[in-house]
Amino acid sequence: MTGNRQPTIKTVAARAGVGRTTVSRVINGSDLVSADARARVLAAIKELNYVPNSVARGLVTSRTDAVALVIPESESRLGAEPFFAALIRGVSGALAETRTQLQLTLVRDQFERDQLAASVATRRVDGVLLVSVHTHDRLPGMLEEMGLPTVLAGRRDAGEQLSYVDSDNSGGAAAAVRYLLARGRRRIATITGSLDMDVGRSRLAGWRDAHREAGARADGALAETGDFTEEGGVRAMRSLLERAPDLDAVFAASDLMAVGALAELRRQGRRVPDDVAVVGFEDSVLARHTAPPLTTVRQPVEEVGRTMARILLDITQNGADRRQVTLPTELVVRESS
Amino acid sequence: MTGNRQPTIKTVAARAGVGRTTVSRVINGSDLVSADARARVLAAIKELNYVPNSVARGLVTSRTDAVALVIPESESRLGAEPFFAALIRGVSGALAETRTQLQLTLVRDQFERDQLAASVATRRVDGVLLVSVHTHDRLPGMLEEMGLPTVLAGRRDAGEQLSYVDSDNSGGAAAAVRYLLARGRRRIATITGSLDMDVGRSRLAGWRDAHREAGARADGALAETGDFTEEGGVRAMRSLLERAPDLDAVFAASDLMAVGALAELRRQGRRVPDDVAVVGFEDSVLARHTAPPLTTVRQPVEEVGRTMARILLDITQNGADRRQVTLPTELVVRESS
DNA sequence: ACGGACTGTGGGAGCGCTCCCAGGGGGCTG
DNA sequence: CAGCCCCCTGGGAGCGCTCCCACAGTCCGT
Repeated sequence: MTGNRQPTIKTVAARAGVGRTTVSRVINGSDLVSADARARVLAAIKELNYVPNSVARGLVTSRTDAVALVIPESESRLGAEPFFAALIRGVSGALAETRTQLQLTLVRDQFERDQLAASVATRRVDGVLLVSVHTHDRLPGMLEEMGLPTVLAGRRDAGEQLSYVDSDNSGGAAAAVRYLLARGRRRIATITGSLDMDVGRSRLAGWRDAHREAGARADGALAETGDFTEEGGVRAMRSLLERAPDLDAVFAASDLMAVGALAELRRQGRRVPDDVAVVGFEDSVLARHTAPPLTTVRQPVEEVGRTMARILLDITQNGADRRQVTLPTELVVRESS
Repeated sequence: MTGNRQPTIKTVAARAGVGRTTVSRVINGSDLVSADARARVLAAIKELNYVPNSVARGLVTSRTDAVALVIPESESRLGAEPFFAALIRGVSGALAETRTQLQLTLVRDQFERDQLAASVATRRVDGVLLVSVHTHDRLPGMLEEMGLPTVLAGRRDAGEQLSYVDSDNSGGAAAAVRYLLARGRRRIATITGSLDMDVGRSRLAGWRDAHREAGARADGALAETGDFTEEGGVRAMRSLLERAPDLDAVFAASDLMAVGALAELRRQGRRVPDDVAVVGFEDSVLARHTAPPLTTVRQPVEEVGRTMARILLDITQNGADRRQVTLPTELVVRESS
């Protein structure tokens, strides 16, 4: 059906009347080729419609020009799509500049996650981008041990040694709380993210920091653990209202949880922002579509993706060292506060 | 840093005291291996922590066990994320069953799209999944011509020859309109999708069909072309209200456009559903979060992705023929109608 | 005038794997 | 007991490419 098989470097060499090596040099942009030879090779390539076989190249160079992006499937659902879409856009954009391919791996469960290390060892990718790492995750360490450069989205803890790109979680949270305090709110509750992730702990820390700065006390009864889901936001809001009916603001560690909180507040007849101000974290599309529109801490998700990819490429292509980057966040004020 | 290099099939063979071929047979599950030899090989593999190099294998088998999913970047934005997230989940799930890798390619513009054919010719993937094909798209044809199996999400037109998986667009649209008619609506407008895509035309056709069935006339003035975006929905709704202020229902060919329509209706003081009923298409997360929650035609996006992957694998692995599949849709009634 | 450096070139080897084929044993048949 | 088949086995070849190295030619400087 395909007629003749694909031309190889040998075919091109024969056609151009040169050796394989010269063709290879032209393809790889070496300047140790005479203008004449180069022209003949380029002509032959064009005539034959030749495209180098990247698998063969990969075998000898032991580089694949592909990186893996690993995403836990459970977290690609539940309204977290915009986050991953933006991240992918950032990663993909940076990779496109260097013709690096993106291999997307959705991991369903812990078993698959363990398998992953092995599968990645089949040398299909030059490096790995890892999202949603939990504090006691073994995978990042395993990957680095196998000699596979790894960049995390978010660190495992404050002492993270591997490369990572993170948003300024504590700073962003503190900014949100400072703003609420400045607007006269005095009983500012928080719905935290999962506390087995640094992002959860850091945003909680920001809530505390801002209180401390202002000489106020962060009342422990005003902090309720959520899990980054909408349903978690509902539950946490309900507990908070029981425990501290006098609260006048809630800082939720994610937009999704803020949406849950809004729903529960409405159900209990609290007006937003009149009775209770609500602030989220992320500034996803969601935030613009809630009623009322959500004040939130914007994190530069696409930029996080782009930076992760750039760091990884810098390591795989230029042998750069590990790098840790924290990107600034920004408070976006809407009508919920 | 990595210490010793990765073990190869030769290392394993030596360790197990067998030949390379025997190791290869064990790995590939051939049954022409004695129980004894198999056991020794498996032990050696475990001890050495050996993982076959899939690049080397790919070179000789000329299979890569990877498929590409190509998504236009412009359409991965703007609230269309849930669609792609679901599609990717479906694809990824089906691929995981056969250990096939997913290469995600976001295409920014027409130039990149043209380049794609070449890049794909570097033989990094065994097949291609294509999303959002326009009617006069040349890419699908080019890919098939290169001998690369291709499966489309949605057909280019009613006479599509390539493999595709589609939702029942005209049927779903017709069901929506029938429902509106049954509820006593008489002036049912429609906001169409892009008409250079079959999905846009088919949903429009469904709107017409349902009218014809009912012996009603589909008034041309009640159809306005949108482009699947929220902003497009706003504009179309505005034109419709000018042209046909007496309309009492709108069928939008996407949830996103329905969201735009809702906003414009609210702005103009029309009550939904009292004055105007609104129905969308897709049943994305959006639909549950609008005010009022959106009646919509659910399309099984994840199932579309899964089916696409299965068809492609069936072609690349079993040499199956092209296949066209249309999956049923379902009307989900909420409060906007 | 001659050695040396430097440019351009191409063949050999080998990346790690699979597949072809030749071959050695054991069990069965006649 | 010879002959045959069938099961299992392993070495050679080669997938398409890059890299090492050897080599021819040119241009210097002394």
